[in-house]
Amino acid sequence: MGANSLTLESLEIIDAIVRRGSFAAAAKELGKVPSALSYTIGKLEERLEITLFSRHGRKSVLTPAGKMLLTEGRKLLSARSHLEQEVRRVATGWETRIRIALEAIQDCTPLLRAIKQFTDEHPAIEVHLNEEVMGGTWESLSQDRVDLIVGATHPIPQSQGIRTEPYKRNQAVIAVAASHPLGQFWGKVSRGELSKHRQVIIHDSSIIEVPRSSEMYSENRRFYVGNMAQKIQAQRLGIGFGTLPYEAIKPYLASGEMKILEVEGANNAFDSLIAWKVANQGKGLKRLRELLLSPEASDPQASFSY
Amino acid sequence: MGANSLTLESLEIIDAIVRRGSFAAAAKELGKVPSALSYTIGKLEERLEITLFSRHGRKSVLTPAGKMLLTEGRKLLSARSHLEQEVRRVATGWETRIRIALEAIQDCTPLLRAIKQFTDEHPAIEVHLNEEVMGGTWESLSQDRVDLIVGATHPIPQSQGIRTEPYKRNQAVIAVAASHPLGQFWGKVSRGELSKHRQVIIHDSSIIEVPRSSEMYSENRRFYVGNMAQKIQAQRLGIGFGTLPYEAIKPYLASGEMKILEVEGANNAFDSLIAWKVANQGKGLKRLRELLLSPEASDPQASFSY
DNA sequence: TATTATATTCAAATAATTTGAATAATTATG
DNA sequence: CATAATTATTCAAATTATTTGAATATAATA
Repeated sequence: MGANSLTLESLEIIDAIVRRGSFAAAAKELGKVPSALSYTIGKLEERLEITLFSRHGRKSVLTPAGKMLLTEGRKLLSARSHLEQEVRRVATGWETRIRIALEAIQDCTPLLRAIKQFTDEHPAIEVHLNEEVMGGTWESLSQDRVDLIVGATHPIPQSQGIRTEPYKRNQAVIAVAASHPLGQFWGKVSRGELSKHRQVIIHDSSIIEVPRSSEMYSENRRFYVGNMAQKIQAQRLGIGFGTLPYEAIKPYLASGEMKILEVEGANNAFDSLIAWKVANQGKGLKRLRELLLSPEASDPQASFSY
Repeated sequence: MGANSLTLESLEIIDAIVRRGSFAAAAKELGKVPSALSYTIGKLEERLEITLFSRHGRKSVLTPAGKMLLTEGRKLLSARSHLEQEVRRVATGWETRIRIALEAIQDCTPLLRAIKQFTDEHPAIEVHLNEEVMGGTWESLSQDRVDLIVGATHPIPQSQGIRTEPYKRNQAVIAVAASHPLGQFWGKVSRGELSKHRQVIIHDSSIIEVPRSSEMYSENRRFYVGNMAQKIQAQRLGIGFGTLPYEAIKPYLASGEMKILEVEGANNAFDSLIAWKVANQGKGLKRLRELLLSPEASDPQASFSY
């Protein structure tokens, strides 16, 4: 039973096999030949004295031990690539990759404009952009899944080592399709009336943290969508009501397709933030923040888009 | 700049070099020859495009990047050996984590006593305990969110692969605060009378399955609470009536703060169960069940608590 | 200054991995 | 139900990676 026989390469192989569903497909992905994978897995199983795949003929399925090795091993793999990144950053001062999460309520064009400028300046730096929602946005930062979050909303989670900077003022409104029953109301709509109708909600991408559903009108039926673009279209089609960024639905308001509902305590403007970890001293991150907060980035000429 | 060129072996080598103070000494420790270490380090530096050791003649010292690689890399190394160890435990039938849901009506002390014994025997196994209610308890098991449910009540959902074992006999009573209007009745209380008052209900933690509200007196107003402790306090304060475990409110009955209502078809004793998945053959789970059902665990000395 | 210990380089030796063909087992397909 | 198509494994051969030990250079030590 050899100690420390588990290599990262064998973890990569197990990961690929499970992701692709077969040794053959994994081999193709890894630029190898299936027998090479058999060899590596066989060797690992032999040295660990543990069966990782239970072979049912040509179909191999992970044993419980294998399953556990994979889930934990994936963390090890991502820790490795994260460490490589950090080492490069310490060595050069510049990161090789910057990961950004954009809060779903935000227009992506100002950010994309800043990224465009940034990638022109630094062609060697990879930029990853993802959309996150509510708690998920903050969580992605605190769990180090991203380096910068853009357009996140209050409350700021009281987590050590997070720095914030104001980003922009947002205007959120509760809106429905003009054809929706709620669209027939004149004047104020009570919350009681709202609760009779279906609410469209973006599924909070947060996995572990406390739910921070800021806009839950309890009791009523809900419809969950995956991102803001879907939410807007769902509401435009009259599936339900919900809070939307004013800027995003302006065209539909102008065309009369959608209507703003007057609800007490809603439709307020609020401030959004950008945030990052103090520990992250990357020059690329710093430059990107500058570009993002510079006046040119927030040029309001173009149309709203996700 | 090859990605993922950092191997655990090279980390072991760097670690040994720094611990031993020289390539030569490290080579001796690792059963290799110094030039082999030079080769590995050289290759890593080349693929990372980063100098890890700054060579001052025959003395090599870590660069800042190298230092950071070592401190973080050591964590990777220990994570690897920890993972290997855990995989071995799983392979031999011992799980690394056992998740338990306790039905809210149950006193938690017998379970905690069993868990205490269990964690003493198996310090490496993590135990997670949650309180669930009604359908939520069964659901957490059938959805594999927990490995064992304790004190669940009939009916047993007809789901394949669930094994049960009798746990204990419970006595549930409908009770109110002595100051509550219903507390003024003498003798039997009709269901019609009950329905004029507010009922305190623990919010069913079930998400998808059919509501199994075994105790719904329709029509009447309700007050929802999150757990049994809140429910008892709510009823003690006279907010409403509801079914409570007899053992839990004994002190309040004795002090005259609360009163049992005589309602036809209510206040019965019933049997509760523990349940798990047949597929789950974990040795830890088996042992925990033994401890839980052994006579010592159900020692009725201590007071009731949640 | 001479001595000793050390890291590196290099060609040769060795070990590890990869390959491709053969085989056996299984699933998909007509 | 038989046939074709996939698939994982095994094995010997080929290839690649690593290790070795000698040669060399460098710096610390006596």
